[in-house]
Amino acid sequence: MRDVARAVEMSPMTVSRALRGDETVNEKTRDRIRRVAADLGYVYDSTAQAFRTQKSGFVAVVLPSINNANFAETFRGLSDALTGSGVQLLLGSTNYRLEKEEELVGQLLTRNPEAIVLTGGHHTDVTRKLLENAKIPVIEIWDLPPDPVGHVVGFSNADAMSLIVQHLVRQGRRKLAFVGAAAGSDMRGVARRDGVIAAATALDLTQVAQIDAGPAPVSMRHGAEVVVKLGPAIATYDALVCVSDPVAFGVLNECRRLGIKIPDDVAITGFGHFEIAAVSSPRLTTAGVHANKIGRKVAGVLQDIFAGETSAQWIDVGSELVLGETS
Amino acid sequence: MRDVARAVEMSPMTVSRALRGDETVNEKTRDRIRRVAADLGYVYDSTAQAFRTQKSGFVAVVLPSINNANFAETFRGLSDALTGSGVQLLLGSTNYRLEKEEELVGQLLTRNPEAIVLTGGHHTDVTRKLLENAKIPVIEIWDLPPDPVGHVVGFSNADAMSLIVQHLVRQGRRKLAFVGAAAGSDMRGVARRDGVIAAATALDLTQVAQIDAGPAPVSMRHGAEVVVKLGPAIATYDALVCVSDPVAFGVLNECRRLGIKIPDDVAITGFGHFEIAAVSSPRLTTAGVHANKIGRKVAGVLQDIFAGETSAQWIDVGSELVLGETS
DNA sequence: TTGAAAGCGATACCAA
DNA sequence: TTGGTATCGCTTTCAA
Repeated sequence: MRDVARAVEMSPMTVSRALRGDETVNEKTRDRIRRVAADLGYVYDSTAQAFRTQKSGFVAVVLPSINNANFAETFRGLSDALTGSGVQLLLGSTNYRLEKEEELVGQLLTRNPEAIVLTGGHHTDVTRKLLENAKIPVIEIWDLPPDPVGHVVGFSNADAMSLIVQHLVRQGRRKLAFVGAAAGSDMRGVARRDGVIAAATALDLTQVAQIDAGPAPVSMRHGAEVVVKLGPAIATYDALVCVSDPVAFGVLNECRRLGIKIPDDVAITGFGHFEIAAVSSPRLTTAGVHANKIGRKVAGVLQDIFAGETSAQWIDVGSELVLGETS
Repeated sequence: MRDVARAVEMSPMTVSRALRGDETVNEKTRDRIRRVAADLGYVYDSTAQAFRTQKSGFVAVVLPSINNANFAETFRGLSDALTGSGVQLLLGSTNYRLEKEEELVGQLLTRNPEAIVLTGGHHTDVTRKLLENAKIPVIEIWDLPPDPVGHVVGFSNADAMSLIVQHLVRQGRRKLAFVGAAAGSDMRGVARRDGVIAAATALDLTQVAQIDAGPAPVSMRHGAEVVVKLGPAIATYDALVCVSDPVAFGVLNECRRLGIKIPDDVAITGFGHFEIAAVSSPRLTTAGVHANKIGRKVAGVLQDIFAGETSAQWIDVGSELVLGETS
């Protein structure tokens, strides 16, 4: 900046103002400074700015996995909505592990982000303390935590599952199995399983079977493997309620290979309304979640925060039953 | 840091050293300082460090889209391999647009990244100039640019397509159609189309038909729509060479709905070896690319760079023909 | 093994 | 409309 100042024979202060578009700098001067800066190949140093102003221009985002269409879509919604706002997203992923989240949050906070977005409402005690001490806005997404740290943009995984169970029961199906990761690894999976059990209990169903598909993240392959392992016996259930669409798709394909009729012999449902649900044949019955909308709503919350809003927001984006041909 | 220093009655300098694990600080002193810092809820300021040392600890990564399993997988491979190295990834996505890339690169460079990773070898002139002026290592991935800016970790999209075309021709198929985005939007798509045409020409095939599936990113839906539009006439081709697995899957599903026999009436091939290729039924013939490996190789290049290696690396991770049941 | 001084590049604040 | 000065929190360098 000093070099630019020398070149235009003005003070660095004026250059600083000009480059930021400060209106108090004469317009012609501003243009000239900008042109000279560009000619010199000057690159503005955001680090120095962040240091001086104590405003990093970063928002930290913690996702369980980036390689998941729905989380990626949330990130995209957020990213797109923030385009042009000058905010940069610092992304970290936890591989569905709370300890990794703790480490990540610690690292991210040293970057002095202006807000932090976390997936889910479950955190380690250390993480929670870090967040509370950080004195920056915290936004928990993809869940409706009973005791949120700050803002919330999510939906109830249990309620979404309840929609599915009620639908299946209306069809006269009573013997359900939940196909998902074993307890503990992915809290959203656990919430979905609990939602199924709660809904089943409320409707006086026989106990819901639980079919473990391995540790999160569970995917198409795991769904298929479950069916391979159980074989035709899997059709003794009335419905296979899967923790996600990819799992459901894997289950579906393998069932068809075995000659099991879907949905006549057994219904299959997914979760997430991934693209695969819509294009698979037969289409999957699933729970539609609004991944992109979560991202955009988070952007809205951030904009409110930057505009000075202080009250904690609680946004339930809801979910919906998406009827397919597998139930 | 001054507060911590006061609390332990030492100089900030010693605290700084202790927190970074400098061995010249007495071990007991180090532990005490660390404990006190934690008790005080002190959070290290990476911004100040980055400012003072002129080392940001950032590596910038530019992807066309984060909502694409393969790019996401590359990011994950890179991210995983960099875990614990103290490097943070600054992610930006271009939505397959070079102008967006230009803007993004400009923004990212102000953060003073220690290296920048770009997808593809095509950039605007301005982008290229920015990169050359930045004097930081540049790694282009997912392509083998004829005139790389710096390092390269990729594969030849054209060669991969050539493998597919040769395979189809060995089966006696001669009337090919390429299904992909219209020219210009996604350079990888263009490279694949050109690869098909070149391979077909080399094998004396009749002209390759080009079926536009809309602007990138093209997905399952677009593949399906192409078939809906053309109807049963699509089976007059011997093979539908699709720009990606999602597109191929959409094409496949819609063909089956129309009663077209795959691969008897027409072969279908994808690109990318996405999970969908393996679990679809029939499985897709596709080109296997090593997305995760690209990420890990990039991490390796970065580690070499940080270790002082200066020579530009050129890594071809290759691709392979993955035989499925659609050809 | 520890400490003092200087400075990274921007901007807040005050002055002209 | 423009400029001077101090300073953000850390680390490099030199000294003790």
